[in-house]
Amino acid sequence: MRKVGCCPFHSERVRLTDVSSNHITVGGALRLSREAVTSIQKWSSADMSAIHQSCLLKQLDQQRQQELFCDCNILVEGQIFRAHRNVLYGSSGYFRMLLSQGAKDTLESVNASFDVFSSEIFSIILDFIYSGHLELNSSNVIEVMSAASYLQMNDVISYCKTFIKSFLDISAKEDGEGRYLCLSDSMERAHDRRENVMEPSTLCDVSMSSQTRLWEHQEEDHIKEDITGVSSPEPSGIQQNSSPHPSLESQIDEEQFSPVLPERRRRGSRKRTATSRLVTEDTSLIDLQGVVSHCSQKADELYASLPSIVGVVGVFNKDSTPSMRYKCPFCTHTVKRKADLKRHLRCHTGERPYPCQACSKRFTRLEHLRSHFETIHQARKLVCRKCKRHVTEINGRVVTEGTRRYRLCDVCIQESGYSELITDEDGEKEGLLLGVEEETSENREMTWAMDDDDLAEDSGTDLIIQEVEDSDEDTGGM
DNA sequence: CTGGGGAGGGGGCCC
DNA sequence: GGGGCCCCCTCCCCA
Repeated sequence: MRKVGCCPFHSERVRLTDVSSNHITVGGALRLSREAVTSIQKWSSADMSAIHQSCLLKQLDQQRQQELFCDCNILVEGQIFRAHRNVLYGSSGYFRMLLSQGAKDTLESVNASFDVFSSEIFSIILDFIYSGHLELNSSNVIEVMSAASYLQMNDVISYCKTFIKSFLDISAKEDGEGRYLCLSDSMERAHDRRENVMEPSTLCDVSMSSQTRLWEHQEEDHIKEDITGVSSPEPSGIQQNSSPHPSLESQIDEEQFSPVLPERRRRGSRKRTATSRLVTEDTSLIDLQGVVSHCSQKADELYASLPSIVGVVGVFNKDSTPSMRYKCPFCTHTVKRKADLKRHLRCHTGERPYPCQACSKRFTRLEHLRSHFETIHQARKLVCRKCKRHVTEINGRVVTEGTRRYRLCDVCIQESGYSELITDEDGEKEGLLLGVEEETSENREMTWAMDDDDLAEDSGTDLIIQEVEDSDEDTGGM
C-alpha cells in the first residue's frame, strides 16, 4: 500500500514512498515539489516583511481604537486623540522631538495639544499613521500638508504634493506628434480620484507631466538630461507606497524625502520642462478656453482652501513684537502676506494663468507677460538691436521677424539689408504686430490681447492658440 | 571656452 | 488682496 501526500502549494499528489529528484522531503514527512520550495523562498524574502508590518500596523490600529496601551493624549480643538508614543515617534519628526525630551518618563502618559490645525485634519493624519492610507480631497489637501509640515511628516507632504500636482495638472502634455494637448484626461483622472482615499495604486497613476514637475524638485540633477521621464527614477511619493507604512518601516529615509530645492536651483531645468510651450505644428487653432477656465477653477479652489495661517515662523520685529509670516507648505520659504504666498505657490503648482496670445507662451504673472509682450512682440524698447544705440521714431524702424519685433537704426537697416522687413509705421501705430504682412485675424487677436486689460484669467475665455513658426526665438525662449 | 546681453522667473515691497 | 515696480538671479544664445 502506497502512502499518498499532497504538495500544499501545487496541490500535486505525491507518493511519499516515491523519492524522486523532483520532490523534496521537508521535516521527514512533508514533501514539496522543487518549484514550491523555490516559490516559498522567493515569497518569503520579498513579502513576509511587508505582510508582517501590515499585520502589526493593523493590530496597533485596533489597539488604538480600543484605547489599549495608549500612552499619548493629543488635544486638538477640544477633542482628545489617544495614540501610542512608539507609533507617533516613528511617524512624526515633531513627536520624535517631543517624546525624546520626556524619554525618561516612560511610564507616564504624554500629553500634547495643537491649535494650528483642526481636529478633522489631525484625525486624517492619525488615520494615515495607523493605516498608511491618506484621505485627501481638494478641500483638505492644503491643510493636511500644512499640518504635516508642522508635524514634520515628510511622507504625508509627499503624498500631498503628488495629489496637488496631479490635481493641478495644467501644463500641456505633448503627444507623440509633437503637438501639445490639453490635459483634460489627466485632470479628469485627478478629479475622479480627488474625493477618494489616496491609495498607493492611484499615486502610481499620476500623469507623467506631474511626475516630472515633482521630480524637478527632488531629483533635478538626475533628470536634467531626461526630463521626458522615460527613464527617470520613481518619484519618492511612489516608492514609499510599496511598504505598508514607510515611517514605521524605515523611520523615513531622509535622503529620499529631501526638502525642496531652493528656488534658484530649480530654474535650472526650466526650459527642459517645456510646460508652457503650446505651439502647434499644424495649422489648426486650438481653443483652450475650457482647459484654462477649468485649471483656473482648480487653482482658485486650492487657494481658497488655504488656512488663515499656513505656518508661522518665529520672527520678531526690531521692537521685539512678533512678526507673523506665511510659510509655504512646499518649501521653507516664508512671506509676509498671504497674497505673496499665493503668488509663490505658482512656482510649485506650475500654474501659469497668463498666456501670450502671440506666441502661446504662458507666464505666472501678468507683469511677466506684459514685459514679454512688449519686448518680443511690440518692440517698445527704443534701442537698436544691432548697435545698441538709442533710436527714435525718426532714425529708427521696427523690424518684424515672425511674431518677434525689434528696432533697428537706419544705418543698421541699410548695412544688414533688413529694409524689406521694416514694419509699416501706420500699421504700428494702429497696433499691427506682424509688420508688412497683411493683417489677419491672428494679428487682430494679438493687438486685442494687449489693448485690453483682460490678459489674465479673463483672456482665457477667448484664448486662441495660434499657429506660430517654430522659430529660434520661440525655442530659445523656452 | 568665455564673457556679455537678452529673456524669463521669483522675492520684496509700495500703491 | 491685487497690481505693479524694482531688483536680483539664472539660463541660454551668440560673438
